[in-house]
Parts: sequence; structure tokens; C-alpha cells
Amino acid sequence: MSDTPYQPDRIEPKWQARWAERRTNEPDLDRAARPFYNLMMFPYPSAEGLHVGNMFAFTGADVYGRFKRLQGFDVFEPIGFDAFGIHSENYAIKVGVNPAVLIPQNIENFRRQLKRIGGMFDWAHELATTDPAYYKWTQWIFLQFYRAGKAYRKRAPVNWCPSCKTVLANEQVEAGRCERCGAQVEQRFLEQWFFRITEYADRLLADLDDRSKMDWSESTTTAQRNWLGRSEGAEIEFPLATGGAVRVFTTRPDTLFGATFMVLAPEHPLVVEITTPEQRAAVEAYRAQTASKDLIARKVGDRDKTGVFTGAFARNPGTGRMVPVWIADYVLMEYGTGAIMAVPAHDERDYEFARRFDLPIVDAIELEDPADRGSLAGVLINSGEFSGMAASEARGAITRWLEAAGQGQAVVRYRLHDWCVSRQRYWGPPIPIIYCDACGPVPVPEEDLPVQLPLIEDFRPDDSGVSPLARHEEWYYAACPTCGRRGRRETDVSDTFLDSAWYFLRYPSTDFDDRAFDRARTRKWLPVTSYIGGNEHAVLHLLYARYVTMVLHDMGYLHFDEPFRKFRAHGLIVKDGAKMSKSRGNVVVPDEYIARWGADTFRMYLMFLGPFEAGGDFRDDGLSGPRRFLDRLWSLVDQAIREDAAGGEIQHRIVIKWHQTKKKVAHDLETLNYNTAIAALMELLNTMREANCCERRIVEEMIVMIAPFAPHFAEECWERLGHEESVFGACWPAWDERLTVDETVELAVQVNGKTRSKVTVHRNADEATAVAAALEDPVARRFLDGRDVRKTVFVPNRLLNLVVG
RNA sequence: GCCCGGGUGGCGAAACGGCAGACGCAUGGGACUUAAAAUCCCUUGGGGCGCAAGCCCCGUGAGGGUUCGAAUCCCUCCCCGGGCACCA
Repeated sequence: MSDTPYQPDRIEPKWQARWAERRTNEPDLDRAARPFYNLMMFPYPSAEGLHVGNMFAFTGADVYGRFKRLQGFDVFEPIGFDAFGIHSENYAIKVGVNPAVLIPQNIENFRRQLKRIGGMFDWAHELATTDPAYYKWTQWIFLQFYRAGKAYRKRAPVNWCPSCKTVLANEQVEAGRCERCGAQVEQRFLEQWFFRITEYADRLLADLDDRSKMDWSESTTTAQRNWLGRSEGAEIEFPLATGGAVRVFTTRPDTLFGATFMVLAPEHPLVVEITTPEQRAAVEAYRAQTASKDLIARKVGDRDKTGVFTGAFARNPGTGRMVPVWIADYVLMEYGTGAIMAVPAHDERDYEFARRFDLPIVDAIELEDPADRGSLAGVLINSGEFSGMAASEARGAITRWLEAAGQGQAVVRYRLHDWCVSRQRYWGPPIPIIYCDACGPVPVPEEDLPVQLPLIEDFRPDDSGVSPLARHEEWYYAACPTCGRRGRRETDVSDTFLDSAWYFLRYPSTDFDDRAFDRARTRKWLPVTSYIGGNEHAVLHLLYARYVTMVLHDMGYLHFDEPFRKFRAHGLIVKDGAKMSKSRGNVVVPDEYIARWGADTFRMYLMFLGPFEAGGDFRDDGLSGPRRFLDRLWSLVDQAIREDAAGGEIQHRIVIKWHQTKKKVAHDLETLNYNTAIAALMELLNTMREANCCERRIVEEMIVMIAPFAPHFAEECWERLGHEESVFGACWPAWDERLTVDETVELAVQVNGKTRSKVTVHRNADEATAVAAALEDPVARRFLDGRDVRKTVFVPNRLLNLVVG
């Protein structure tokens, strides 16, 4: 009889259609017995379509979900689209088509691609952040924050292009210039909305160490810790000669006696007050110069120290001496108190500044290594009563001394800033606030949500200096919800990161339009069981999602305060050793590969090319290996059906390999070591072929084990093997622990640490038995060369090391 | 500058401190073919000895260290990728 060849073109559409028809991938969200929420970071639907990096990430997450399903969990694997934001808006501006028209086309294309790779997505719960039914609730969340006092308005700098007369996002500033017109970008101050995330800094930090709440990749928690940037130190008052005082923050109170001058941020409010008349002109000029630099240039630009003396002096509370007060742009208003005590002897930046302006440098610590100015170690000198004390001890001692004198206190600072959620853009959810001349800012009543983003023809920013939304008068003017008089809508939209900070809460409840998340559904499915995504979101997205969850928990909406029980970051895919980019011309277009090889082979290859959490190198010539494997496995299924060899005697070594493989594949899937799981399956197949074995029990279990990687292939083989139900209704094969080990083992025999021979002994043979076997082995004897064995090192079932003199 | 990853055959990569190079790609050779493709079998880290079975030496970015034993642990350094970046 002639066998059917493996034809992915035929079976992949067949199974995709059947999954949709039979709702194979839609768990019963209300009655699931063993819920498992398998989440992956939803994509931004670009015009280019899914790239190979997305495919890699989604496939890896899908493999895990399918594995959990085979282990008997009710897996909910939703997908959606993060479709608002600057990328879409810029692209829309470039091609001159409204994003509201473009985005649905892109989503349609993404949906097609996601179906094509065979993801186990529950399409019944798809969402898009641009859908009014979704952003209604994004706006609702904003209002909850506003009511709870967690959203507030403040003036904050933005990048301003004086030529285009518009606000620029950081991405639109290139080397200090507007990416469109090339004009020098400036800072402008606008009233913007902020979320008080800093209030939660200590909790966001503390949970990172709580394994019961967060099983996360170490690299990700480290990134968050650094971003939160906790530092312990002191605030110290330096009394001004003219009255009042400058408060500084320092992490090094032990260096107080070395503070020979002070520096304020140029925008520090005290500057105007303290500047002497002689210095006024210079100070004003410097302040103007700083303001003209854009936000990025100031931070990243050239680091030559600049600054101006204010003419004022303040008293160092340690030494009692008067020190000059300067302003300089290396001191940032948004950190600490916006002012520092400068200790040039023990801080690299202060040192540079002192050298540049010829300011005094006084050692406060005897350094062991004078080159290492910032060292925390050493003994205090020139420090009055503290001289002779270890620096580590002095940090607390000087702080306590200042506290007693009412001139300072211990404080903890974070580098985390409050979250600016305002965007002066078109393509986002309008912030649901109406400004009324009589009542001030008034929240839009919840029953009036969503505040729909109007479809306007001219969505581009123009030189009028106002948001495109403000030009749309019938939208812009709205009745004040409090007094009914004519008010103006907020024209800022909210940050895309707010959309993505809660989407996982929405998925299980997309079928409810009267609540953001249903209480029972949420209780059943959340927090998320497993979350997989890129480490590029290690800080912003993951931190904002944690924060929003915590706030909603504290308001009583959620029963948990950490959203992602387990998080794993996938690696990066490069092509032929280099990062993919259009300019290099090495971008992999996944559709072409899928068309040529089939989705299953493509998935297998992506999972095989390297460890999932490390990523790997995509090579065109790598796909043939996994494809050959599937072809051979297909033939083995044919053979199993043809010969119907079931229940017969199986060679012992095959039995061992079989059970070892089941154990290893399960373990490797759990730890996301997909590449070695596939290798183990290849080994088992090779063993079967060598022995010409097509035992049905083994073949069937191989099909179940390959199913997470090659779901269409597995379904088709499963059907051909006579099963009517989906292979995903099967159970993950159990293994017998006793059969994963052989009764005899090969022991490596080393002489003086070098492997020289092998001996076969019984499993768990003791040392005496092993030594006896080794001493009889001719090869080992040759190396012993008649010398006495002085010592032996024995590792049961592994090796024996004979040490001779 | 700081913080994370990495550096192993021709290539992608394996390896609880215990036989380095599993698995795959690509080589080279052979079988089957009129032929090619596909398929199947064998070969393949480098160097050396041997007619042969086989044997020896070297080898995981560099240099030190710990250990009976190091790709793996420790120290110093070099290179690559990613992130943060004047955070007091």
C-alpha cells in the first residue's frame, strides 16, 4: 500500500479550520476546573506585519500553553492588539491615512498571521486597545485614579519644536533636533497629568523579593530594582548667609566635612531669591541656556561641566564655614531636593566641576586608593570630632548628629519619578476630563464613557500650537458635568502604557460590557499564571502593570496585588549573527518561510535554534533539520499503522530511552528549554529507527510529545492512528522512574583526573566493587603502571578517579 | 561609566564541579537512480603514531587560583550583544 506523504499545505488549513469550528481553543471560563492563564505580550499591529521576533515569542509561549493543556489544565490563551500610540500615529502621518483606517487593516493582517502559525488562541476573547469598548475602561481606570487622588496635574517639561510648533515625543528628537524639520528642540512647560507611582515605590520594590508572589526572571527583577533606584541617605540643611536654608540630599553624609561648595539645579526655585545683583545677569543667561536645551540633550549631551556662581553663601553645618552656592545643569531638579552639597574630594562630578572653576578640594576621608574617589571605605579626616571614624560608621553617626542639631534627617529616596500619562497627541484614548471656568477640572461621569476619540480628517499636528483635537470644535466644547455651562475637554490623550497596564485584566471579561472585569471571572483566572514577553518591557510596561494592579487592589477591585505570578523573558533572534534591520537587508519575513516549509516546521525550527530564554541565530539552512525530523516521524507513524506492532516485546534499551525521553521532555518544557526537548525527541526517533522499532505505544506518545511544537502535524498523525478526539484531549505521557535508568552503568575510570577507560558495573555499585573492576581493566592498569593507588574518588554511577603517587 | 547577558568544532548549539562537542546544519565518501533531486548508510574538533585493531598529545576568549578533577567555582583582563546613563 502507498503511504500518504507529509503535506503541511494540506493538513495545516484543515486543522486550523477544525479548531475554529469545534472551538477547541476556547475553554469554559466559568466552569473550568483547573484554570491556567497563559499570557503573552500582545503585539503592536504594525504595517509590516508580525516579524520573526514576534513569531518566536508567541510560539514559545504557545508551546508552553499547549504543554500545560496536555498536562490537564484548562488553558486560557488570549491575544489582542496594542494598537494606540505614537508608532501608529507617525506611520499614519507618513502615509497620510488616518490611523483609524489603517489600524483595522493591520489588525486583520496580524490576525491572519497568528492563525497561520497555529497558536492556541482563544479568538472569542480577542481585544484591541483602540476599541471604544476597551478604552471606555481605560478611561474608567483613569477616573478611579483621579478620584482616589492618585492622578494629579502639574507643570512639566516637554520637548518643543519651535519650527513645527508642536510637542515631540522623545523618539522624535534626534541629537537634539526635530526629526521632521531639523530645528533645535527646546523645553517647554505644560500642565500634564501624572500618576503618583512613587507612592508605591517601596511596595513595588519589596514584592520583587517575595517569591510567593513573583516567580520572575532574575534579569527582570534586577532591572526593576535598578529602575526604582532606592538610595538611603540624608537631607541636610545648609543655612544661607541671608537667612533661610538650602536643603540637599546626599547618600554620603560621611563626607559632609569635605563639602566645599553647593550646586543647585538651574530651575531650582531658590535661585531667583538668593542670586546677588552682580550675578543676576550671568545667572539669568545660564538659566535661559539650560531651558533652550531639550530634555535629552541635557542628559545625554556633552558632559563638560558648566555652571555659574549665584553670589550667595551658605554655612556647612559640619565645618561651620561659609561655602559658595553655584548653579549647574549637572544637578537635576527632579531628583532629591534639586540641590547638592559638592564634595569634590569624594565625587567624580563634583571634582570635575571644582577643577573647572578652581574651587577648593578638601579630603574628608583617607582613601586607600586615591584613584578611586568614590570609594565607600576609609577613615574620616579633617572632620572634627568624627575624624578617625570609619566612613561606614560615620554615615549613620553624622546623620544622627545632624538630627539632634535639627539640621538634617535620614531619608530614603527613589530615582523613580511619577508617571506622566499625558500625551499631546491624537492617537490615544482622550483623558476624560472637562475644564470648566467655574468648576475647574471635572471628571466625565462614568455613564458618559467612553469619551470617543473623534474621527477627524486632519489628525496631524500643525503650527497652531494646539492639539488636533482642540480644532475639532463640536468635540472640544462640552457641557460641564457639574454646572452645565460650556466647558472644554482635555485634549491630551493617555499614554499607551496605560492601555497595556491592564489588558490582561480585561481578557477574561471581554464579554461583559457593563464592567471592566467581572469579579467571578477575575477570581477564577487571575493573577496571570504565566507571562512571557520581551525584556525590553522589563521596566516600563511590567512596572506600570504592577502599579495599576496594586492600586486597583487597594481600592477593592482586585483580590491580588501582583498581576503576574510567573514571568519569563524570551531571548532575541538575530539573523546570520547580526541584528535584523532593513538597512542590513537581513530581515526575515516569516510568511515566506511558512509558505515554503509549513507552520509546524517553522515553529519547530524557531524553538530548536537556541534556548528560548536566550534567543538565537536564524539561518535559512537550519529549517531542513526539523523538517526531516517531521518527515521521518511521519513515516514511523505510517509504519506503526501498517505493521500494527502493539503490545509486543520491546528491546530493553529502547524502553529505557523511551522513559528517559518522556521525563526529559516534560522537564525541558517546564523550564522552557525547548531546544533540548526537541533534541531528546530526535534522539528517541533515531533510536527507534536504528532498531527498526515502530511500537505503537511509543509512537503515540511521541505524537503527544511533539504536539506542543507541531500541533497540526500531531493532530493529523493522531487522527491517522485512529483517534477521533483532538490530540490535545490526550494526557501527557507518564513515565516509570525505575525505567529511566539501566541496571548496569558505564563508569568512567580516571587516573589522576584524566579519563582513561570505562568499566561496566551494576547500578549503585559501591566503591569497593568499582575499584575492583577498575583494577582488572587492562587499559586502566596500563596507566597505573604498577604504582600504588594513594587515594580514590568515587561518584556513584558516574566515575572513579584513581590517584597514584 | 554602571547594570545584565554572552564568548565551546566550518556553523546553530549540548554538557547537576565528573567521559567536552548531545541534537541539528554543512562537509566528504558510499548505496539507490540512465541522471538529478529526494531518501538511506558511513565520515567529520586539531595534531600525531600505527599495515591494522587501536593508541598518544593538544583543545571550551587570555592569564592566574581553588580542587583528586574546572567549559562550569573564585580573581584579573580582553572582546561581543542588550539596557541604563551627570540619580548626588
